[in-house]
Amino acid sequence: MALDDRKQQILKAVVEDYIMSAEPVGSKALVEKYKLNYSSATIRNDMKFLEDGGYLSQPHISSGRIPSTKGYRYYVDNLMKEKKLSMVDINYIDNSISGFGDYEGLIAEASKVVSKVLQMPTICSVSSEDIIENVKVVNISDRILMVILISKSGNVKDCIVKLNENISEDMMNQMNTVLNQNLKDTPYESICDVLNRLIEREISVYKSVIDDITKSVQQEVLKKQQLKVNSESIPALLNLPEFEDIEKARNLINLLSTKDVLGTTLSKVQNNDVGIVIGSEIDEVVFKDYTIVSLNVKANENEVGKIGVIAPKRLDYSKTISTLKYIDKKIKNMLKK
Amino acid sequence: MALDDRKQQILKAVVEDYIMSAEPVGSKALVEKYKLNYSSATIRNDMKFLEDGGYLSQPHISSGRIPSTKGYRYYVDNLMKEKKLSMVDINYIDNSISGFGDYEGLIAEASKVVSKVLQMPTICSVSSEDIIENVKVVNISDRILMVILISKSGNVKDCIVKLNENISEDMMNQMNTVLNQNLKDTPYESICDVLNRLIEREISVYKSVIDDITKSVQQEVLKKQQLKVNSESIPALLNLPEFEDIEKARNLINLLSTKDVLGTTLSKVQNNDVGIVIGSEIDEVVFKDYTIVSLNVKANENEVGKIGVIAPKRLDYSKTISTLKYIDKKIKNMLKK
DNA sequence: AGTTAGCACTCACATCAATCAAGTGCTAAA
DNA sequence: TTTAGCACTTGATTGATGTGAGTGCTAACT
Repeated sequence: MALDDRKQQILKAVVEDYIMSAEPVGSKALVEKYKLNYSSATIRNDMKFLEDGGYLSQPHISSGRIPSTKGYRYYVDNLMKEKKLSMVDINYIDNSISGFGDYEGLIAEASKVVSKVLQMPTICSVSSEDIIENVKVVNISDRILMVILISKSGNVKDCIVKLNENISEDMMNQMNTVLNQNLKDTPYESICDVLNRLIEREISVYKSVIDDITKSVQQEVLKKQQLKVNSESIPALLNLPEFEDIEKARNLINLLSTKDVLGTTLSKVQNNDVGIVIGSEIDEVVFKDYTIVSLNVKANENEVGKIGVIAPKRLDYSKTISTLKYIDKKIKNMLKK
Repeated sequence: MALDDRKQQILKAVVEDYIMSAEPVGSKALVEKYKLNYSSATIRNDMKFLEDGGYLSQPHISSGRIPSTKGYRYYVDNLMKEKKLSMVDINYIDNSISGFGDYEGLIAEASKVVSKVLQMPTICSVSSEDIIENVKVVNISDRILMVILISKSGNVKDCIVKLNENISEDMMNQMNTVLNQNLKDTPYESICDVLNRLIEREISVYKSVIDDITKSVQQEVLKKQQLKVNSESIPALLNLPEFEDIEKARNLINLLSTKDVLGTTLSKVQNNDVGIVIGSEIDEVVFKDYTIVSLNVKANENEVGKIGVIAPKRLDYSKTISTLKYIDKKIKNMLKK
């Protein structure tokens, strides 16, 4: 079902007006605002057509139209013009991404910046396919060690380990060697398995130390491997008209606090660079009023993480996409160095 | 203005009923529910008295009464019975506080657990009076270092530093010595000053490395020195009847997202162990409907941090206090080891 | 003197009808 | 193919009205 010029024009206008106002848009208002050279009756006929085609829907029989998921999809794929990012935003991004720290830090930082620029919540995750390259054991103080795990792709994680007994400098070095021998090339998710197998084989003192290390790694490193949510922009979001309805507000807050759902949903978004999934395209009912725009962060062609913007379906698609693309460029530059 | 037995009994009943129901409580309902041996008229007279004394207030002239800040205060100081924590909660706490990591980790963990048990948001901060005991520089990989700052009270912080040029093993060791000599006994807030002064004195290569370190410390260590907010319980909170009003809900979300206000407010709470400030006792208007219950975390008589529960004024004071006291005991035990 | 029954009064809240405004679909004419 | 015109639908607003929970006050009771 192809859309002729006028119908496209109308669809575009409806989507953009609804993005602006969050109010159903009617034929008359549309003619006036967008100075279309047709009467409201013509627009009405076309709107009917668009509704029958599934691009628009009507909250109730005597109201204006709002875009459906299919409508937004058509808009994004065919009608939207990509706007350039404003200088203000570009400057803000340039000044905010410092590139200190490792990958994971960089992605987290970028995610925060995106959230700030778009005033929408964002989430980010780091690829879990990483494997260990190197392990360091550092003596912090009496009976306290730090274990540092360095991954192939450059992420650094550490945890503090409290020991039950003192160990000698010599033994520390041995620990270092043992851990390196055993953990090198181990993927993150298997670290504890490997360590546990090690414990079974080892003798007395080692055993206790490795046990302490295992628990701490489990607790401090692996648990933090989670999705990160940037929710600073929620107050701004809640001022949008759709959230006058307390139920909608609750849904949003709930949505953003279920990290597991957010995580699996983000991981399912298919995209090369920037990908968009809208409302019912996401197979989680809670997302039916939301869109996820996601960026794949790559380093040397390997995916190292994802950043996702979570927003009501009527988000500013254009600005969101430009922002993510700019961030992408920025990160690529940083990772090259 | 002393309160006789009956008036105390009434005040207690009003407070506890309002804590349960969030509805203004009237004289008749009170007599029925609490089987008071007086007529509703008598209760009414006393309620009038309590209102004149500032303990109760009336949302409007023909409604029941709700406790005022002064009423809650009187309740907390004189009427409330401290309940014992349930076994379920005790078990949950015992199993959840692992004590891995340093002070800061322990406090953050405890704060999270309190939030979970009480289903209220909590905040925590770590005393900033800490001074540096020891610095370690660890080689992570090519041109990447990790700097570890160990404080007198046992906190460990680290950051990753990317260098502009390679440095030798030998030079790393020198760096280690230099940093230790210069930073020992420096309070956190002066680290960057000290490092900057060092940069001015030092020569070429050092200069560049120390400069990189300074930036990274600034960015990764000091910025994270912030207040931590546990907001996982917000969805549960928003289901409370007072938040049917979207404005109230927005206020809550706003309140919890202004870290600076939360931080300074928490720091102002005066308390030995558990302290309570209610509504208008807090000199921040945004808190007028909220109470902060705060726990001072001490190690060897030194305050090392604070945990604060943020809740609507009609919180379950008794349970909140018992929970914090139990956590206090728990932490004291852990810090002894 | 303290307590209580009785009563007039207040006010939020729910209900119901009337009206209004924005929008629609359809038909017939241009 | 487009449009003017019109009957119709529906959510939102307004106003009247009744209800119920609660109050303060007074006079009678113990």
